Amino acid sequence: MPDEKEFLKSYNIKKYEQPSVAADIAVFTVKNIPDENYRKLDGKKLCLLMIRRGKPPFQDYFALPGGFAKKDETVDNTALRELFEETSVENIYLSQLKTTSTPGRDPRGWIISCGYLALVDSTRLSVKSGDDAADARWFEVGFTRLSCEQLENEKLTRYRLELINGENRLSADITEKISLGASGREYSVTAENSKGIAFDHAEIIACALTELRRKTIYEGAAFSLLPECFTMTDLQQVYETIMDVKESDANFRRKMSGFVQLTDETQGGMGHRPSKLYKRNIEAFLNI
Amino acid sequence: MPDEKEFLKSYNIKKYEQPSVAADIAVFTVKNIPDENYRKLDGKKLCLLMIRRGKPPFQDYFALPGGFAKKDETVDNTALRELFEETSVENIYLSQLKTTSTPGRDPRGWIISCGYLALVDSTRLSVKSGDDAADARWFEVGFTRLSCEQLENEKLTRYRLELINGENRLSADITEKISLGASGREYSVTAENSKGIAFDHAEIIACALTELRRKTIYEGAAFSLLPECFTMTDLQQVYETIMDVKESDANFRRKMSGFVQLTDETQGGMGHRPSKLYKRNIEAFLNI
DNA sequence: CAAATAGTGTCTTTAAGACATTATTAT
DNA sequence: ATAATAATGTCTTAAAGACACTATTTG
Repeated sequence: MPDEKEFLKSYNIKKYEQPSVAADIAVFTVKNIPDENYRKLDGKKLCLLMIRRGKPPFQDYFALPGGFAKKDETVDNTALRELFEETSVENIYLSQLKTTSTPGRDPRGWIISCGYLALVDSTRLSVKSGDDAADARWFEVGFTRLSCEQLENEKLTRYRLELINGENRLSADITEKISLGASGREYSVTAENSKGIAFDHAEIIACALTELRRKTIYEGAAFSLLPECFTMTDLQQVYETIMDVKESDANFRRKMSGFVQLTDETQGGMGHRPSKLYKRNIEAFLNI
Repeated sequence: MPDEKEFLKSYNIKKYEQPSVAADIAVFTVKNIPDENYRKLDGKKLCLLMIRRGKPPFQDYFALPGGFAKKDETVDNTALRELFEETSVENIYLSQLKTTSTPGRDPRGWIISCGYLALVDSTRLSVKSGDDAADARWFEVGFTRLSCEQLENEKLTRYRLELINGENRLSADITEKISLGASGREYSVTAENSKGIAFDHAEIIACALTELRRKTIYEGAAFSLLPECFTMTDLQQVYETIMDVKESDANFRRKMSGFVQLTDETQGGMGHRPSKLYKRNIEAFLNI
């Protein structure tokens, strides 16, 4: 195509103003919370990685890890690259959330953000990452439903987002709106009174939590937060922490039975009956 | 924050190379296909809007409608704006698909594409749109599953994408890959042998079709392709066209009974029992 | 009446939830 | 023995699928 070559030579993409594109990643992990009673099981907490900003804008606020996309890489790659720098974990689970581009969302200028959800098994995190002198910290996540208001054509659900790491307490009020117009079912999330959270990241976090819950129900995301071998109680605890519900043991085991496979190993040494270790049933996952 | 003002003044976002960002929209509608037999019902076909490119690159190929994001608008807005120009329909159903940024995907340079899924009830389309002398055309969509290969840790499903508008026949071979690594369940779509379809748009279309099917199952997307009032048979035909399956009448009605509401009106005048008209049950949709 | 679509009823299978019960371990 | 968790069993309810049947209209 000689015409095409000719055309491209004279084509100047720079004549229009261009945005910067960033990847912003909500990385979750589930950490064990030890119990003093030797007989009792550890608890579990959902945690989110946040980074203290060292310079303006939003200096000293906490932001999601992320960075600008470079030419000659995909934005997915930007996310993986930034993530590796922060957590030293490779082969991390990553999936796209929505792309946010509200004018004015970043005071530095026109910056479009691709949101990502990442899940890491906490046993794969080196002790130091997100815990050393650096400014990356794991925050315990609270995402409680406060109220639900059903109007004529829309439903408003309010949540309280709380992120806690020792002294540092971040928070925001989240409103999830489901509305039904002539054209169909619309879904939107907004954040207000964002405290200590930089940019519109509270909104992206809320979006990530909603997606994490959806993926937990429909795509077995809980398994991405566990090591290869796990007990049924581990799985149930992770499920319950993410979903913020309590399940009946018997029913939960039945519900999951198709997605797991018994191994030969067991986990004992605690003042009670030892538990069998399971791993994922690959076949089942491929056919979800 | 005087520091922040100071900082922003000296901040030059332009010192790094920047991409262009485009919205590419897969707009679907379901068209009636009349039957000569006066007694028989019309059939239905899923259709996709494509635009013939008037200049390089990919001159004379068909591409998804779309365009570049402008400063001071969201990319969602870019999509709605471009869509209105092509179809003259406002209040269209729109939702984000994935954002694609493979290097080299556009020969003009570094262009990141935000994919969108849009659904329009065909009765709201003016006769001329996509049908006049302009280069916008509605293509009948074929998306047939050819084979499914299950390997150790991955499953490959192959589809044939065919787009037909009279003389114009576009096609591509689609491979959907679900793989299960240590980190979790990954999903990807690729297109090969793309014939007559510009850029990587075959891939975006495949992605849109998969999302449309998911939304049809879980979010009642079929209703966005129907007018406010519809018969149960309309709904079932749309469902079957999208999903490429055949449902049993009785079971389908039962399955949908919670999502619809009977109206007083009926639709008669065809050599058989007249059918009742339904509309969506708003309450049910808000609580999906 | 015949052709065609509209709409209902019943039986079976499968999954989800409530709740009670038994099993095994370290101290 | 006891405290604690692990694991199974049973009954009920709700949804999904198979399939046979009845109802209504126009030419």
